[in-house]
Amino acid sequence: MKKFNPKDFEDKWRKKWADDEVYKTPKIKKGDDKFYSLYSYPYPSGAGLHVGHVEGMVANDIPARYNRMKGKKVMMPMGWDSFGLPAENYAIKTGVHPKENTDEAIKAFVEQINNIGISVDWDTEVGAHYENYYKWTQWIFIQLFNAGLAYKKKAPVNWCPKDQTVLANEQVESDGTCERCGTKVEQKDLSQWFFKITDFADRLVDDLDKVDWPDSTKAQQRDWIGRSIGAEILWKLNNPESKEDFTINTFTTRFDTIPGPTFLVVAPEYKCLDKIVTAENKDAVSKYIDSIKNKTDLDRQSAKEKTGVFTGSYAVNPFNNEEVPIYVADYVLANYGTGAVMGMPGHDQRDFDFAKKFDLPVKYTLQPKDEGFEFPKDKAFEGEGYQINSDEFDGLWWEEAKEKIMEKLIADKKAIKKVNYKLRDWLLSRQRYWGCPIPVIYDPEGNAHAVPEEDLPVLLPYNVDFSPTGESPLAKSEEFQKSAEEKYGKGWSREVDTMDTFVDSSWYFFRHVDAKNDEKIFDSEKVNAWLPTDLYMIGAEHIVLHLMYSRFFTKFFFDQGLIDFDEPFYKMRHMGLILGPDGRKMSKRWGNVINPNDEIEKYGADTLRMYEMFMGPLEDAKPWNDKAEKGVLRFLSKVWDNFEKVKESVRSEDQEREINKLIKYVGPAIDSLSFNTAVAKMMEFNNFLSKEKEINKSVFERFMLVLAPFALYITEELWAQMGNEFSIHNAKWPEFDEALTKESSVTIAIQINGKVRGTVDVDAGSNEDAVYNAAMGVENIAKYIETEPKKKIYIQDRILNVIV
RNA sequence: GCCGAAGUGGUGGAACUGGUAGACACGCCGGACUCAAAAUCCGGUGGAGGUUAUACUUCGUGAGGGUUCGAGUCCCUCCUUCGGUACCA
Repeated sequence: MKKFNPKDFEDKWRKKWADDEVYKTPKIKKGDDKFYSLYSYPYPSGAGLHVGHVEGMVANDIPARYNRMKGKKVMMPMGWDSFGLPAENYAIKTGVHPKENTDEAIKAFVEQINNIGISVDWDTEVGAHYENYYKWTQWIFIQLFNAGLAYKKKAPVNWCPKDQTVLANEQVESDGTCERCGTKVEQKDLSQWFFKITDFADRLVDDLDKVDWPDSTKAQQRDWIGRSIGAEILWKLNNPESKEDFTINTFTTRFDTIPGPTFLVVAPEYKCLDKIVTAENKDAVSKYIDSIKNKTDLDRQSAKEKTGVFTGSYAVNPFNNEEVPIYVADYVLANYGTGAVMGMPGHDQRDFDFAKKFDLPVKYTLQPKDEGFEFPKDKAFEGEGYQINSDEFDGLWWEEAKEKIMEKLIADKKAIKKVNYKLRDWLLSRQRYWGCPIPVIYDPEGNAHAVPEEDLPVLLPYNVDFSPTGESPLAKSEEFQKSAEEKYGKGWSREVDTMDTFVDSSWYFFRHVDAKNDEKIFDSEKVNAWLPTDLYMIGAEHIVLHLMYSRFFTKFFFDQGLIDFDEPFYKMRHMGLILGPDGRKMSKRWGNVINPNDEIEKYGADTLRMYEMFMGPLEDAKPWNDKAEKGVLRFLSKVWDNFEKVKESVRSEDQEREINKLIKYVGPAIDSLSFNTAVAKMMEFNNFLSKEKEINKSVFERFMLVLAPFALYITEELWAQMGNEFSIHNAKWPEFDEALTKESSVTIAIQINGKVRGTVDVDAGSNEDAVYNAAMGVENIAKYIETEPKKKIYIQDRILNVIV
């Protein structure tokens, strides 16, 4: 037989699978046994599909194929996150229109995906920049607008004064300068559109209990929403220059520390700052605000050294009537809580740092009852303890004190119960060209109206000057603005901002199910039958934002009665980064980029697929190793060679046992996405076959079936050569017989005092005495047992630990 | 700063709910084949000690401590690296 060469048959099968529509999505109704395998739709970069995409897609494809063989109805869609910044920047640099380079990139992606053999049904294809897609993105905006969930307000953006353009965070260097021209970036307020995701905060927290996601992901979602249940404490302002009654509210959950604040801090943007700052301190405060106004929130919170300035006023602690000074400092943010916090340096590290810097006293409200306990001199005490300095609450455990103090202050009307969230509304306006136009028109008075639904889509004009000149590119399109006056009358104008691409990506998984529908966003019955998705693979970098926004849209659709479920992704898992051979992140800069096309050319698609699955756990970051990839090619060649030994008539108990063990292992391994170990087991099995003189045909057929989801081409080829019906990918997944998987004897480790001193082979299921007697027959074990053992611990078929 | 994750041979990694650490693969070493090389095949391979050899001893899962008959796995403290941090997607 010929040597294994994937080129001999790859094209043949690829064509046949397409011609015979092997992966066509079946029709289903709600309740059918289905499997919706979703890969987070890729950004179609001009660099082509990269090996990280291959990893994720194959990780989706293997379970899709496995479930197809198990008889489930399977959908494996594909789409493009085709609006976005890189295409626009590339266009600014080269003059090639974003639509052109995007469409080009998509063509290349489709071809590559087919070459890798991902079982995509292309009838499901969607793309953010397709007119029949972004029409419905706009439709969603209008529904949110009509529901009162889209609104405008001012918000800061990164602004480059030289380039006269808004910069993405990514375009700002770490020293706060513009990546293009090196000018210091400023913060500038613009009027922008927001979605009111905060209305959904509680459901976004609570419904995490409904889904099968990694706990760490849920933890990050919860933290992002940041729900904390506490109360606002009312502090009376004492401004030595004014008698005006004014109250400053601070939010806290830690009422146990209420006796301890030694200062109050308000954010530089605090709304009533002028009531707090005295004439004497006015200059210093405005100077300070000037000095920090171009810092981002992240900069402000991660600054090593605390900064701030005294306002001249004091606040009265409602718990004990103590007066504390009020400061302005940028480590307090205006958009979280009330924009004012109480400084409790004894028990909060940031407050401690601030107190040290400004020489403010440190007071403690709790301490452990340990003998000789001393508070640390150089940091806050963030441990647990019993109340001190807290009047009638002294001696209570802090958790109890927290509740009691809060109740008392609320009863005395000195605090108001309050739930706080870190989650902020979703800013979706972008002052860019390559995105979905926001479907809003302004009347001559400047009031915003939703574009009537029958006028959708608001088309993104093609001929637009998108070079940076200080306003949104669409503002410069006469064609775009003229169409508004023509349609809606003189003085009417169009919104010129486009949408954040996260809007596009927050609903594409619905559209896959009904990608060609021109009448409505989707057919609800179809969506209710296919969703939620059964497996969603996303990169670890999407854990917070993309998932949060998609869940928000899903809940909104549910509320609108469009769908009958309110979480989009039932089971979700992450894949890790694939690093370059040098262990660094792949990048043109390092010249360490691996192109999947080259790998297919060298070794074939099966090898590429299997190698990426074999590299290591899906969720880990792992470096590329060409030699190891070659090892997978070697494995497939050996499979090919073993085929020559297949004989119909041969019977072998050992082969029967090994194939049953393999089938038993691989199925659950696919379910748990443990592909690397599944591949290892198949290699072990094949090594076993290599030692056999002849191989039973049925055993080899079952091996091909188990291998089929991983290595599509070789299995289809050998399946056909054995005279089986096309296609192996629609064949039935093999069953295993538990009884046949059992080994008759087992090796048991014998420990003396917990140290392994030898092993014994006994019949499976032997009892403790039998194992002990066998162990006493081994010299190196027996020599440690001089007297009757104190104790024996026996775990059947595994270990015997003798304590002497 | 805050949230999350990961650290196991020369390398990628395996180890089920605590039960023989290093499966599988790469690399390396030795051998076969070859004029030679590549490819392929066979054998070996955590470190240290020890033996003619086989035994065997001992150390070992980022560091330090703890729980347990037994810890890569559980608990505490620390270190390093990576992801996210709201306009990259």
